[in-house]
Amino acid sequence: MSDTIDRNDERAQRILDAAEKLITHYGYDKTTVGEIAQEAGVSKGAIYLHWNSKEALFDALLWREVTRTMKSILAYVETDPDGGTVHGFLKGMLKAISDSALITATYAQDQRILGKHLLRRDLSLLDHRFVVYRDALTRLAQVGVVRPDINPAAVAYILNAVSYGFFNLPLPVSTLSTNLVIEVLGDILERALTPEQIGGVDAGRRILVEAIQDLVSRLSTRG
Amino acid sequence: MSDTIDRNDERAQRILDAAEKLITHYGYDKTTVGEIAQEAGVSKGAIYLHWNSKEALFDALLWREVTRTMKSILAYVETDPDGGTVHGFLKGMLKAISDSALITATYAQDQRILGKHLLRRDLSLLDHRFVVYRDALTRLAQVGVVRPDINPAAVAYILNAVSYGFFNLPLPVSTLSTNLVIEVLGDILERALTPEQIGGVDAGRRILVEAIQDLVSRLSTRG
DNA sequence: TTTTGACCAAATATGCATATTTGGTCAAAT
DNA sequence: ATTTGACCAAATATGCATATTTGGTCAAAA
Repeated sequence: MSDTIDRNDERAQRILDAAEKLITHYGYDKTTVGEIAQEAGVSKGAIYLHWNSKEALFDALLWREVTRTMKSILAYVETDPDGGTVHGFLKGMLKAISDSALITATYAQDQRILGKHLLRRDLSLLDHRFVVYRDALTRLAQVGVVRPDINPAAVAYILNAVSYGFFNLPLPVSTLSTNLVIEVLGDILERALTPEQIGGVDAGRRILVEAIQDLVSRLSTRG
Repeated sequence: MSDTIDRNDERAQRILDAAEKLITHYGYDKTTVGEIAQEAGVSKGAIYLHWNSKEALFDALLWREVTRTMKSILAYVETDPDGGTVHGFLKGMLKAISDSALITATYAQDQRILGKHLLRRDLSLLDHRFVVYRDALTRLAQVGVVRPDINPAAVAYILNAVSYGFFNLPLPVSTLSTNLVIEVLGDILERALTPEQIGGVDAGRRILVEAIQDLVSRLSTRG
């Protein structure tokens, strides 16, 4: 990871902040390195002291957002009472992703923001998520957090599908809020997946933490 | 609705069959009227005896598919034991839509198949579905088919979201089949939405039949 | 009366020269 | 040692003439 040449980390962060602001607003293709430099209050050359291409800068930005988001989900899983359950995990995940315009764009495969060629890479991300979810669900069933008779693969696919729809469909103009939808979705999953007597929620936390770490490591090694 | 000048209905159907085959394969933009004529075994002029533009032909094709699909869903709602429930309805709907490549493309907003400008119209379709679902869920709760404490708007949005994901996400290469996913999704919704003692399934059928008819009528009057 | 397919205007695609923008560099400034 | 911004090649955008395709028509054929 990281063809970054991090010397002055504070400045690097400032540049990433500027890039985030501009790219989430205008998109990768329409944002120039010069504009990022201007927004960050540095020269264009300074940017190339940190990364050796615009794409590397974007990768660094994406990576920062991924790790931030994953950390947020991890904190949710580890501290929330429902953090060890599937519905708790999904709630934490949807909330964390909603907080990051870039990660939201990644999930929504938003070409206007991510640029043309950068979409390709993220296609395999779906497969990664499916595998990680499926395996986690299998283990969660073994420790009694989810019903033993669910089909892990099918449920994993459905979790992906509903997440995809969530980030792609605009909310109808009504009293509906993002958080309300997330709560109701969590409620649906809780009722559908929880066994008569739930158990092993702490084991569930461990499983989900590992799943998140697994997903991150799969992202860090591009392929 | 229908600037069709239907004289010879058998031939019109044959032309629509040809158009369906070519458009679902090559897309609206890449399919020419001449090719449709050739595939249908008629002259190009003959097509314009039925419809006065390529777009009108496409509208007729789309409308045929919509009514077919809706009829299929109606039959499911009216005959299936679970037809009066939300999960039964969604199962019937997903299956019926999966049977039509064109309607699937509509749900997936597949620009390659639907062509450039035709996407615009269908954007309001999402709003229509949301309203119809929400109102149907409200009534279904009143007759005891779904739990009275659900949020109809949120659930309506989630049904749209999961359907959207279903038609947009490819199935992972595994033992997962379309029907299996539909069954598991139906199972999830059944567990999540069904009250302790369910009642009024026949009233539910009527509500859902009306909802479907409502949706069709909203589609027929474009706007 | 019904159907056809040659025909045409309009739209779309292609090729190409020119103009502009932009990612990336590096000698000079700090 | 660090940072800058003028500079440049490459990519992208623009304009335009030409070529091709295609939606739609209608006089003639069946």
